[in-house]
Amino acid sequence: MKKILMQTFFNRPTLVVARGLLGKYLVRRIPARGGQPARTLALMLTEVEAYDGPHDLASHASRGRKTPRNVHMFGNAGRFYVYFTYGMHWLVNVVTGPKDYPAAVLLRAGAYQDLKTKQITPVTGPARLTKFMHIDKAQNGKLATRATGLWFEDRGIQIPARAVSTGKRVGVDYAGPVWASKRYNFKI
DNA sequence: ACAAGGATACCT
DNA sequence: GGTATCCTTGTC
Repeated sequence: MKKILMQTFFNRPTLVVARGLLGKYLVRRIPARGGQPARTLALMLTEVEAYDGPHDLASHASRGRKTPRNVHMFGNAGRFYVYFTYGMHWLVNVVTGPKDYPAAVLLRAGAYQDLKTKQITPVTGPARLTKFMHIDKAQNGKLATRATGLWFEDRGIQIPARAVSTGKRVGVDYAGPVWASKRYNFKI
């Protein structure tokens, strides 16, 4: 059972979407090039983080929509917000909630299963995730659909509540005590 | 423990 | 114009 997640999934409160993404699959279709055949990668998400609204001081949207980088956070749900940081890393978010309400879920970790060997490889860290899935600025602002080559699927896996832990978001001490202490990080 | 690396934000 | 910072990782 594979069901592509549509905009209705993402157009909900950011925390609900974040929790709901655990156990869902991020799927990447990599087109053939340079003699290499096309291939499809599927990564089950195991850690995500919510950035919720214009007042969230940990969010790129907290300083308003005056800069070109964060415009997609204000867009409609189900689009990717991909940005470059630390001089070398791409990080990917999926935009949530209604248009003009800046919110997104950062994808931080997943698990990959090799179809032949059945071997499961953890992919931990948001920049390792984008590197593994071949995500960069080309996907920024694109809708999460098959046409984009990057989308989400529900493959029928349910993550029970007892398997989910929440915690503070990573690396957001600068956001002040209120927002830095929000338990907006969800992991299996 | 810290360098790498480059865009961004926020000054002057 | 300058410069401190950044939702990190790899290697020390």
